[in-house]
Order: sequence, then structure tokens, then C-alpha cells
Amino acid sequence: MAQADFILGEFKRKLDERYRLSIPTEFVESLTEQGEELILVKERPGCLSLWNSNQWQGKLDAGVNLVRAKIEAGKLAGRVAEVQLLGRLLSTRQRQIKLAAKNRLSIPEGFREFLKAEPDSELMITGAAVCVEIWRHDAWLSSLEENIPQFQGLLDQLSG
Amino acid sequence: MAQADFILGEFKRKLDERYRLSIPTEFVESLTEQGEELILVKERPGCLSLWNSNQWQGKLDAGVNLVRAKIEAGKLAGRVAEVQLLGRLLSTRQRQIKLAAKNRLSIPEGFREFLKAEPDSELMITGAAVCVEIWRHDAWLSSLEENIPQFQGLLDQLSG
DNA sequence: TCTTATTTGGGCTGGTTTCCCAGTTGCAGT
DNA sequence: ACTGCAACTGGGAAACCAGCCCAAATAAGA
Repeated sequence: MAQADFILGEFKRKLDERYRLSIPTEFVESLTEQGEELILVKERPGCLSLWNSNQWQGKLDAGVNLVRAKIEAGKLAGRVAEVQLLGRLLSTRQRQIKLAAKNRLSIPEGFREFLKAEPDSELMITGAAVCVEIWRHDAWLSSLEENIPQFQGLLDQLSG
Repeated sequence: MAQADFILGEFKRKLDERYRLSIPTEFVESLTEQGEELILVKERPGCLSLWNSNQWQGKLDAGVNLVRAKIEAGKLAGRVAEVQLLGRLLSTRQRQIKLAAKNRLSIPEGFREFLKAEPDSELMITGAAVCVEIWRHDAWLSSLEENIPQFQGLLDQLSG
């Protein structure tokens, strides 16, 4: 996996009647070595994201460990309900998956409802720099409309 | 590539049934050394622009590379969502491509819809000083009608 | 007019993507 | 525990598409 490079590009794919779709080889190669597991995540509505395990763990562990440490230190004693919620979200939000032959991903129950994609519908698979995202087509369009104008500002902000 | 010279001229070309068209040698030579990659960009409706990678770098990649470097250094760990958004926008807006033999460009899926050009339709390929643009014929005409009157003013403004 | 270069059209091939079928697993009801 | 239904998995086959190449047609130049 070429860690340094951004994952970029967009592809249209069709969900088959068994809720499976094939991920472009290009993306699979930038995400993972052959055979490795991937992490499928519910990050934003109308979209599922696909991460390299290690990268995702790094991103997640950083935050979770902090919380854990705080709990140990008794600093979150009064906020048990919130910690519980966090735990609940951690449970449903992500799942380890493995691609089948021909880079085929079968979207698990639970993630289907979240994506709200019907069998036979068109999906957009796009590179999002650090991960790959699978969008319901209409959600993709509206997300673009909303965010394209901010492009330059965002770039300035991140690079500045 | 003659960096100093403006790229000028216009040519009519036909999109074949496989969404391919040949770029005039003259343009290819001013854009790039043989074999180099080019950047295809959705900049304005009805039109795709074709840039030299390095020149595009000046406009944009400089910033993008900065972001990339920052990520490597772990400086954007807390702003992954923004990086993702940036990646998403980069994915749809631009794409690295390579010309096939005979300077033939095949317009990728995704850019076809943006250009809204049917197979067998007429396209205008025009020099735009710093890049080459590929216009749907009708979009070209209306863009001309709109902008020609401003020519003198623009020239004065830029030279003054 | 003849030669050369450019543009356009189409064939072929190998890799992707989609479709289809069969075996398997898991669950529920009897 | 057995049976039947439904969902999931896997693999093969067909369809599709992009890239590579060649050849005809057209334009340009000598």
C-alpha cells in the first residue's frame, strides 16, 4: 500500500441483488495488501467508508485510549451515560470485513439500512484521500453540491 | 514544453463512439513532453480542461502536497474528516490521464456526464493560453457570445 | 501529382464487472 | 430432532470495456 499517496478517483458501480459490489482494483491495491482485512465504517449518512485496518486502528485508538485513560483516572465518573453511548456507537459503527474473490464486497446487514441502498441501484465509489467511500448516488450528488464551493477555502485551511 | 508561450488556436473534432478524440499535435507538444501524464479537470460546465501536470501543480498540487506532508507528519490527525472531504472533491474534479497512441484522449466515465457530450458529436478544442480546453460545441458558442464583448476590457485590465 | 503526416474507424485481446446457478448455513416451526 | 424456507457464499460464464494496434481516409506539403 502506497501510504504516501492520496486515494483519488471515482467509479460508478451497481449493487447486485445480494447486496454485493466489486471494488475497483486500483482502490483495493491502494488500500491493502492482498488478503488483508478491511474496516467498513458508517461515518456519514448515505455513505460507507472503507479503511485499511491499521490506519483505522491508529485513528481510533488514539481517541479511545484517551477516554480509557480518563476513566481510569476517575475523571469521567459523572458521565457514565456518555461513555455508554460511546461504547454503543463503537459497536455498530464499524466492522471488519474481507473482500471475496474478484474484489467483491458484500455489504453486511445493518450497513445496508444505513446506506439505504436498494439492490440493483447505482453506487458511486470514490477515493477520499485516506480511505475509499461508497456513496448512494443521490447522496453523492447532494454532498458534492454542498461542498464544492468550499473547495479552495478548505485547501487553504488544511495547507496553511 | 515551451513554458513561455501561450497555447492558442482552435480545432473542431469529433467524439467517436468510444468517447475518444484526438488532440492536435500542436497542442500536445505545447502541453507536455511525449509520454508524460496530463491532468483532466472539470472547471466549467460544458467544458473539460487539459493541463500540464507541473503547471497544474503550481495552481493546486503545491497545496495538496503540503497537506500530504502534514499528514505524514501526523499534524492533521485531528482533522481527518476535512482531509477526507478534500480528497472527495479532488476525486471528482480532476484526474490524471495519459494520451493513447496518435495523441488520442479517451474521456473517462464521470467526465462524460459532466461534458454532456454524446458519441459522434462535434467538439471544439481550443487553446486557453495556459491550458487546452475541450468544449461541447453549443457551450462553446454561447460562451463566446457571452465573453467576446469583454475582450478589449479584459486585455486592458490585464496589461494595464 | 506524389509523398507524408494526421485523423478517424474498427478489430482484437485481456482484464473487469455483472449475472446466474448451486451448495451451504442458519433459523423457525412442527 | 427433522424439515423447509430464506439468506449467504462461492465460483463459473457471459458481457462489457479499455488499451493496443493496424488500416483507410483525409489533409497538408513538396
